Amino acid sequence: MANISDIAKQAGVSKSTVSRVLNGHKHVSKEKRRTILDVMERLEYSPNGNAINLSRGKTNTMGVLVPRVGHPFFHQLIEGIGQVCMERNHTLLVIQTEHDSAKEEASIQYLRDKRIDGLIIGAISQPQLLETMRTVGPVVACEDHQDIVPSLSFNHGKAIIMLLQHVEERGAQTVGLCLGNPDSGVGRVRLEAFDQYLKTSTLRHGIQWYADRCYSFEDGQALAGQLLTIDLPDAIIVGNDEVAAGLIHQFRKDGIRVPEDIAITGFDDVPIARALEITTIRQPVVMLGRLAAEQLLDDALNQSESASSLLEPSLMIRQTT
Amino acid sequence: MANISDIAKQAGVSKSTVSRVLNGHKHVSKEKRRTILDVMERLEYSPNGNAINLSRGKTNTMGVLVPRVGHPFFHQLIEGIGQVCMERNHTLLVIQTEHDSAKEEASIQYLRDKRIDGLIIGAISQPQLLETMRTVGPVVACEDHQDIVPSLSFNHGKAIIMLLQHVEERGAQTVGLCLGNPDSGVGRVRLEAFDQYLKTSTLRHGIQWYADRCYSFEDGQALAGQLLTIDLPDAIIVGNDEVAAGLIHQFRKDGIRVPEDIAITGFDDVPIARALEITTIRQPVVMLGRLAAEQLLDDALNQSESASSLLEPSLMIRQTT
DNA sequence: CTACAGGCTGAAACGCGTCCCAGTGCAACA
DNA sequence: TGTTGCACTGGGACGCGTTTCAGCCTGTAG
Repeated sequence: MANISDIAKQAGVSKSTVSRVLNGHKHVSKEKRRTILDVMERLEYSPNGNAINLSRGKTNTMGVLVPRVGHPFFHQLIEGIGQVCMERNHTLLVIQTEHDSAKEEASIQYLRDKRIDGLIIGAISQPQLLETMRTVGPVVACEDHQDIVPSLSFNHGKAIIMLLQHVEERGAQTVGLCLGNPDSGVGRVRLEAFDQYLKTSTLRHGIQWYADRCYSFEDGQALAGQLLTIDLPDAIIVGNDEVAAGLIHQFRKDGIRVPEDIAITGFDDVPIARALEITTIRQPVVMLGRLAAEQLLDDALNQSESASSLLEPSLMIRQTT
Repeated sequence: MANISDIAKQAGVSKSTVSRVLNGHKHVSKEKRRTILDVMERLEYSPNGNAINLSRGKTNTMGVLVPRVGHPFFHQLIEGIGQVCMERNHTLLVIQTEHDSAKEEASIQYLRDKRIDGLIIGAISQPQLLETMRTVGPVVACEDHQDIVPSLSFNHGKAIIMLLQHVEERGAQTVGLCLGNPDSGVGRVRLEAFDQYLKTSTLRHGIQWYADRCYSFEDGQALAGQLLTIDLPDAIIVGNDEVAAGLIHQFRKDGIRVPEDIAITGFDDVPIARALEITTIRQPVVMLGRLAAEQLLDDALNQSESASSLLEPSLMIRQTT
């Protein structure tokens, strides 16, 4: 395949001039430009991206670190990031850790490595890595790690409180909690808000009504099975709509009425929540992805330190509470 | 930041030797290896990925071309591909076209460009581009384009026939069809199978019962609104569970009974189909992603031409038919 | 008719590893 | 002791653009 020197030779000019044409610099006579363009076309020339990356010291690529692409939160996030990448002529490298901490560490390598210009953290189970990441390149987290790296996230603590207030107003006296990864930033914030709220309220919680590492519809169904063997709480706060849906689905199959016997809330307001009329927290995740990507690009461009912020959640009251 | 020459200089050896250590080649004395490793650590050396890519002429990165990451089919596909990438030490570049044909064309550039070693086509609306892509680098399609590029896909035609047979057996005499992108490979195969089946059957279809470019729950809801203004068919085949869910949800809100008044089928068997007990086609999409990625890697490695194949769908009969 | 400005162009260094080839040195074998 | 062979090492070309700097040329102002 032809390279820039071939083009230069054939066109009777130097590499510099070809490069100028390639990058739309001025100071190239129209005849030479014409000739060079012709030769390029004839030889089906295409510049080597890796050479450009090496030479320029950047790749116009951003990375995103997620545990799993299939999770509704993360694929929405990726969609938003992808939109911005497309608009701003960047590409998107997806690093799926599957909660493997070695992979999380390895992802730092891409940054150090110069294979990506910046990294968006969808979720991370080892926040201590953030410190290192930040020193290596531009990073934006979509969890709340404000003290360490620029973060853009939903106010998960507030969301939990809104849900608890809501179920309490509806008369619940006991409440359960079901989370995803309790070690993630989100998990910890949610747990803390939950504990905090209970201290100032008459709502009661018990360890038998706590579950975590629930990610899917099936996990929700399984949890329903477990809960059925004990006394149900009046309400349960579930960290993910799909899990909530599985729970509701299985409960109803087993003759438990929702919300009469147990109120259930979800998180994210994905289609399944609308289909089952699940009371949930709406979080414009695609937008979060967009904002994070934009912030990352602006940072990288301007070298400016960016502010962190918390996006406000909204409560969607439907039929399961 | 330190580069390989700095390391070589500090360690009192040549770049070659450092490179050997870097790549785990033998024929390096343990003392030198030791010294080099020490220097690397001291200088916090990290090899420049772009230099490696340029030098080796490959990037250990595969691209995946999808219209939208948020679509259930595509995010499952990406998840599977991502798993394989992780296992085999590759990275995954996501190209989200949003059905923009210019973007589809541009994606060829990444391949030609050497920024990716191979490309997986999730869906493409301009199949004529495949011809070019194939000449540029390894490609595997997850739609049926067997005649042009290696393809791995579900037998969508057969799936449509299974659904039509099923609703016919349940007594339907008229049937509607709702697709996503009618120009995609999948869309065309489905449409053709649908038309073909109707020719040999007493099932009737009418243009008023056809819709396309429906992708989301909301699109399904909107479609329900439209259908309500005309006579309903006995059954409708919907190309996507989320759309089917929206349709069912809206119909039920408006007092239309499913399946009594209208039978509805979906596609993909995602959680929402289980939640609403939608009769659908199960397609192990994550597995498809894995297979496609593995095939691509094996191709790229062995330069071998790979076979295409059609994966068998299975019909999940539930409550909406 | 100078002089200076500004447009145009090329040489060469640079970014950074990889890898082939040509040794060097020492040990084992004849 | 001479030969063969293998472990180890370095030199330098190569992959391919980008960019800086110097220099040439032409037009215009003085």
